Amino acid sequence: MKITAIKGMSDVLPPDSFLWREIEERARKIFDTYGFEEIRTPIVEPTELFVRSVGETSAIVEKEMYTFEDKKGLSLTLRPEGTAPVVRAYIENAMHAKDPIAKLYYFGPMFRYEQPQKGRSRQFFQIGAELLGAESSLADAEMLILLHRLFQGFGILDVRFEINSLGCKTCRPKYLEAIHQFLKGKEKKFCDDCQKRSKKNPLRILDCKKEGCRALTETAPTIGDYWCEACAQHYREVRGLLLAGHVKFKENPRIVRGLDYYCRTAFEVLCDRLGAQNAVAAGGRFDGLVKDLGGPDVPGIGFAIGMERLVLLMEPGTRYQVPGTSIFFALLGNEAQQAALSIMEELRAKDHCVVSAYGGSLKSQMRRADKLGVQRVVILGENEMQKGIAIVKDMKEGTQKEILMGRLVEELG
RNA sequence: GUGGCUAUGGUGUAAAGGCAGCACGGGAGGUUGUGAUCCUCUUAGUACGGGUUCGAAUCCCGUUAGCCACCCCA
Repeated sequence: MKITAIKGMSDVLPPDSFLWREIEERARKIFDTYGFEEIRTPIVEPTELFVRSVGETSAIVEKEMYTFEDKKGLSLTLRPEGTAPVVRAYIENAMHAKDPIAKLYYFGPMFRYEQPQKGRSRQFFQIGAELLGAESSLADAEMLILLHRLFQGFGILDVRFEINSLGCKTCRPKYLEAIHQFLKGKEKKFCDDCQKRSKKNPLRILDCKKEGCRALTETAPTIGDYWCEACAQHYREVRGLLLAGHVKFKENPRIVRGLDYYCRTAFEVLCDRLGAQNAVAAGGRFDGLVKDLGGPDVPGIGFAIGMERLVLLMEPGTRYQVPGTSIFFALLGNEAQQAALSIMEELRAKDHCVVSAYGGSLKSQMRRADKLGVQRVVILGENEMQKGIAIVKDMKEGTQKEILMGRLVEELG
C-alpha cells in the first residue's frame, strides 16, 4: 500500500519552493519597514482557545477543526487561523506590559477540514499581521496600507480592496435586531441555505450569491444606518486616511466576517482570477478579543493573506532567485575525492555553491555539470593528482587550463 | 457535508471491446579521461477493489484522489 499525502494537503516542491521563499522574503522586508516583528506560535493549541475566540457557532468551530485528544485526554486543535494563537501568546507573555503597542507578523500553516478545491486546501499557509494596542483609525488605515504595499511588493496589481464597518458592541446588536425584524415572515422565501443561516448567522444572508435572495435583501437595512456616532466617526476617519494613503477601495456594506471576534473595520482583498475562492486576503478589527480571552482590554486589528492563492496569482512569470551551482567538482578516484573536500569547503566558506557528483564516469559527471548550468568545472583525476594540479574548465567558453592545487581557491575566487 | 467532471510511465498524451504506443524527462554508451546537438541502448504506466465478456485502459459498480461548484473562507 502506497503512502500518500492526506487529502487536501500538498507538497511544495522545487521550483515552487523558490517562489514561496521569494514571497516570504519580500513580505519580511516590507514588514520590517512598517516596524512589524515576527512571532512564531505553536501549530497546536487548546481547543478552547478557538471555541472562545472564533465562536462556538461559527462554521470553523462547528465542523472544520482538526481536534483530537492527547495522551492525557486534553482536547487539542490544529490551528484553523492565526489571530487567536497570537492573542493567546500576547496575553500569556504579558506583552502589553512591556509595550502598549505590539506589531506582529507570522507565516505558517493553518488547518481546516473542508472540501478541497481551487485555492482551498485543508492545510494552507497564511501570511498574517496583527497590530495590538491601538484603537485609532490610523491603525486601521496603516494595516490596509501595509496590505496594499505587500501586494505591490508581490507584483499583483489587479486586486481590489473592499471595506466595511461592522459596528461595535453597542451598535451591532441594534442592527442584528433590525435584520431579525426584516427577515421575520420572509424566511420561507429564501433558499435552503439562507433559511439555515437565518437562525444562526442572519448577516450571512446578505452575502448569499443566489439571485432570489439578493433580490429579497435589496431593501434590507444596512449596518451603516445603525452605527453609533463613535463607529461612524471611526469609519469616516479610516476612509479619509486611506484616500490620503493612496489606497483605492470600494465600500461594501455587505462584507460579513465568519469569525465572531471581528468588529468595526472589516476588509477583503479580492481578485477575479481566483475562481470561486476570490478572496486572497482579509481581516478586520477585533477590539474585544484580548479581553474575552482573559487579557487586558486591548484593541487589535489584523489581516491574513492566503499563500496558495497568492501563488496562484503570482505564478505566471514572477521572477525568483534560484541560487544555482557555480562550481562543479568532477572527481575521479578516491584520492581525488579526499583531496577535493577541503578545497570545496574553502570555496563554500566564500559563499560559492559547490557540488560534486557521487561517482560515475567523467562523461556522466560533465553531463551533470552541464545540466546544473554551472559556470566552471574542476576536473581532478589520477593524472592531475600526480602532477599536483587540477583542470579548471569554463563551461561557457569551452576553454580549460591547468591550475596548481595550492592556487585553486584563489583562482576560483 | 452535497452535486458534477476526471483518473494511462516522473510529465504531457495516443490507443472508440482485440499487440498499451509516442514525445519529453531519467540512466548508460557512441574507443584511451570532457558537457550542448545528433545516434544507439535502456528505464518506467492503464489509481485501487470487484463485476460483465472468449477477450477490458476502454463497459458497469464501489473505493480513493484530483478538479469544478455549492457551502465556507485566506
